[in-house]
Amino acid sequence: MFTLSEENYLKAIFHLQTVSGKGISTNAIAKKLETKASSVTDMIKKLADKEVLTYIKYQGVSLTVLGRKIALGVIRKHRLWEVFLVEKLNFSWDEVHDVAEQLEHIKSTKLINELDAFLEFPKMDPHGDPIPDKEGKFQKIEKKLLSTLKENQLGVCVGVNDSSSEFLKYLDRYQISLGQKIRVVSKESFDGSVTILINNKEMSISQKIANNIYIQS
Amino acid sequence: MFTLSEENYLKAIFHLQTVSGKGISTNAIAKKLETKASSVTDMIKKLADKEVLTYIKYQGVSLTVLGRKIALGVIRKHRLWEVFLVEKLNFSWDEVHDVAEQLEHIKSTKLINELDAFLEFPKMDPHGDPIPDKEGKFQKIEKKLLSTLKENQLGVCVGVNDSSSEFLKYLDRYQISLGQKIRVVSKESFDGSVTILINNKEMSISQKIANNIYIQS
DNA sequence: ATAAATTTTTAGTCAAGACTAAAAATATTT
DNA sequence: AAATATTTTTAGTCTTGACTAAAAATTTAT
Repeated sequence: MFTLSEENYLKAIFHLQTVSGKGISTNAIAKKLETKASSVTDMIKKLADKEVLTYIKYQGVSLTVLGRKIALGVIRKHRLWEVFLVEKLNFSWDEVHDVAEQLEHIKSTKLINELDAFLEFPKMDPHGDPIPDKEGKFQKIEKKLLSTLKENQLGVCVGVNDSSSEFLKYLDRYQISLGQKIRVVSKESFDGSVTILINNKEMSISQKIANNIYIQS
Repeated sequence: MFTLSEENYLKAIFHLQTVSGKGISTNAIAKKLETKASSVTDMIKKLADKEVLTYIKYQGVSLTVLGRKIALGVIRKHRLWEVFLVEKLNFSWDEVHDVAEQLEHIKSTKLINELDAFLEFPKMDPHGDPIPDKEGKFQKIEKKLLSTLKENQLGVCVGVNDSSSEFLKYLDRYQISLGQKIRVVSKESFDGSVTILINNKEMSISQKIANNIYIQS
């Protein structure tokens, strides 16, 4: 059995691993979990003993098959609870994260599988992220960052890279939601900002915003 | 804010207080929480500092108004989650307790109030215990132990005193559920066992069982 | 290739919450 | 009222997970 802290480490390492590919540094983990590298070293030793990750001093860590499985289990719970909160309890997509961070650590196989069935086996969470099934399998959808679209290209918003409340509220304010059609009108090479067309209205968004919206063409 | 442990102490003290009335001993708390009296003394000092209970050395403790409020908040969460598990996720009444023990510590006012609304403001949990409302108010229903009924008296099962899985499974096996009509046929003075009539079938139950079933006449 | 900068680990602390063993206070017998 | 038994508290220790400061290893720069 894994503690709340251990589960959070595994989840953080999993997320870092899907982005970077190679061994994850203690510094990167510390940054993600808002803790210190020395604390990470301690925990990593413990997790290596439990055989959920491999660790070689001064080189990063990487999850074992078991570690990946546990991380995916936590992520599955997190995302299913998010769906529950939005679909059944009137939460908006910017309110779910903190509560789901707590709910993801509840231990009960029956609970999560029944919740999955109750929600009719959703494939995506409210931010467009895929929900792993019981076996940890999930579909990877084709998507790219809005910032990579060329002028005059059209796409549909299918996800966000940042799930912070601030960012999601910004999107709400400008009517950007999952499924929303977005056309790139022009791109500014000076600051990377992008002028887009949404519901026949033109608006300009910063490069940072464009870097956090996923599009399917 | 209160930790998981602190909440469990407050809940335990609340339950002991509703039974006994007077100051609760460290030993009683230790027994209920399956810990040691010395650990209880430590925690009690901390809780007294936080002004959720009053504590005088060598005399018991008792909850302050604030402490009672917090305890009732945890109990409200526990019982609402139990209803959710039974009504929505196909749990049986003997399976809910352990999961609810975890869920009751999730912190989010919106979550619990939306859950309450989603369940249509239930007044009772699956074991017949009342659910406190937002303000901590709950109805105390008239009930007595099955063991206090006299021969030939009739009543309806409205609750249980013990919510352990073993006991509840026993009740299931003998078709004793909330709302079930029970008639006392005879009482054995030798061992306190009671012969009852359920669905036109006679059966004998031990005094211990009869002491854990609540009846409304 | 050495020096400087950065990253990572070690060593030593700390707080929360629990434990054991012993001391102190209270209750119960005789 | 003294002796005994029980309950409660204190003192000291342990584990988990985190921290700071310093040492060690690795990278980057010159």
